[in-house]
Amino acid sequence: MPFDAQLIETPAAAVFGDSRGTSPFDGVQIRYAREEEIFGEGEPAIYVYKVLSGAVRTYRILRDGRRQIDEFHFARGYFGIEAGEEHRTSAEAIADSTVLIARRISLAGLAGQDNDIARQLLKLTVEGLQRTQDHVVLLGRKSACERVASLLLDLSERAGNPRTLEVPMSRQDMADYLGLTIETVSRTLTQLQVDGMIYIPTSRRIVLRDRAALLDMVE
Amino acid sequence: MPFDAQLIETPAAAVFGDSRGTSPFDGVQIRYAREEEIFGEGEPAIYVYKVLSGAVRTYRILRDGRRQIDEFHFARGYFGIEAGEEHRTSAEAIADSTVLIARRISLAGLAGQDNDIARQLLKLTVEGLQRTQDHVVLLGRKSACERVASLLLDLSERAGNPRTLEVPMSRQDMADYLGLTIETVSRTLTQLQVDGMIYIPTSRRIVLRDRAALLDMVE
DNA sequence: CGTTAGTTTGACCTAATTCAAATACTGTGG
DNA sequence: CCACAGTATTTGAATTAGGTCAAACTAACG
Repeated sequence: MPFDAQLIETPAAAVFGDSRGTSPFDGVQIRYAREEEIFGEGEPAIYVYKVLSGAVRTYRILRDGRRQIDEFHFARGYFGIEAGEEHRTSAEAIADSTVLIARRISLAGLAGQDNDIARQLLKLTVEGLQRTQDHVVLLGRKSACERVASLLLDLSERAGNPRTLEVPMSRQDMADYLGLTIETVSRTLTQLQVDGMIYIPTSRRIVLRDRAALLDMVE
Repeated sequence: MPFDAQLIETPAAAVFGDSRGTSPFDGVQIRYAREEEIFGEGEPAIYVYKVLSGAVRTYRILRDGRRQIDEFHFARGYFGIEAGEEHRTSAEAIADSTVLIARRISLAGLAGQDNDIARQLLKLTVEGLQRTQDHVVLLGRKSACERVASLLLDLSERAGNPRTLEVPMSRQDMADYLGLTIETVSRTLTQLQVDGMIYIPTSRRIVLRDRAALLDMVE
């Protein structure tokens, strides 16, 4: 069995959460500047992370430099929870960000605990899996236009459905999340604006003028 | 919180596994014929599943019929483990298959258990997440040729690295897993054969003639 | 303000799709 | 065991969505 004693990372929700402290490293708060690396692919996974403010991207890079962004993480989101001993992705701050860091707990450590911790960790992992499954459908079967619309709606939803999105990531980040190029993302946004579905007062601010039409487009 | 009491499905490994029976429904064995549906998207997730023999696909369908296969499941693989009350994917037998079925256990049921069960379930979920993350990179950033080579190597690895693959799925299944069309899959396979990397004695049998070259291609 | 990086737009190109047809397989009934 | 019908696969030709390369524009920052 490839997974064993050290299978499980710190159960972030439990550790970060309420009153239940389990290690001297609980809840160390760290600030990262825009574009700063938080951890790199292949590094030992010593900590788990929770975004307090700002935004983080996790991604993987192919040999020749192609980048695929796995997920964007915003306030209250967890990242860096790995199965094995190493991080399988890299993580960087998209904007200046505050991140809560806790030392992971090994499975051995977990064993003696209230299994609420395992349940919390499972919940986080399952949520991540479901988001990733949606991402697979987007990348495998959606057009550029549908992909961009999906992202805009997702960003809006995660921010509490504001009509005006403050977009923290660059066009390149969007492209690398959506499996497109920066030019296609830009052209598609322009087209959505021409069609009256969105309005782009500045490149980092996007107004969803017709949410119904956008929703209709993403399925 | 969207997830709660019924968050967790039957911990399949524990229920299916060794000696630990927890419900009268443990380990019911069912045969499915080729192309038979096992469950449908949106149906209540009452059971969890383990492949004993054969092959299963889980997939999602967009409004207009586009299909994205999420994952192929072979002997010893688990599927149908969901977070919520409903299946988020559909599942069908690719070939005649035997499947072990167990009633899921709610979180409430899990709470009283040895938390080994939660750990097993977490392990399964994490493995699934990692596979799905690889799938995201494949769909987002790899060429048709790289995608096909990745699939062949993955199938081989999961079967214990045989040189000759007995491929249970159709070209259409491959296409819907790889985010390509059936024609592109076929052409790409032909090209890999022309290049000497594989040999295709029959459409459902593929010999990996140059594993190193294939590996080199997928990164 | 000028420099630099990020974004948009334009023109052209190509990988993959689409549409269409040929070929090869599978299973069934005679 | 063979012929046939139906399905799956392969191949071909034409099209296109999205990519590439290049230049113009815009905005942030020292």
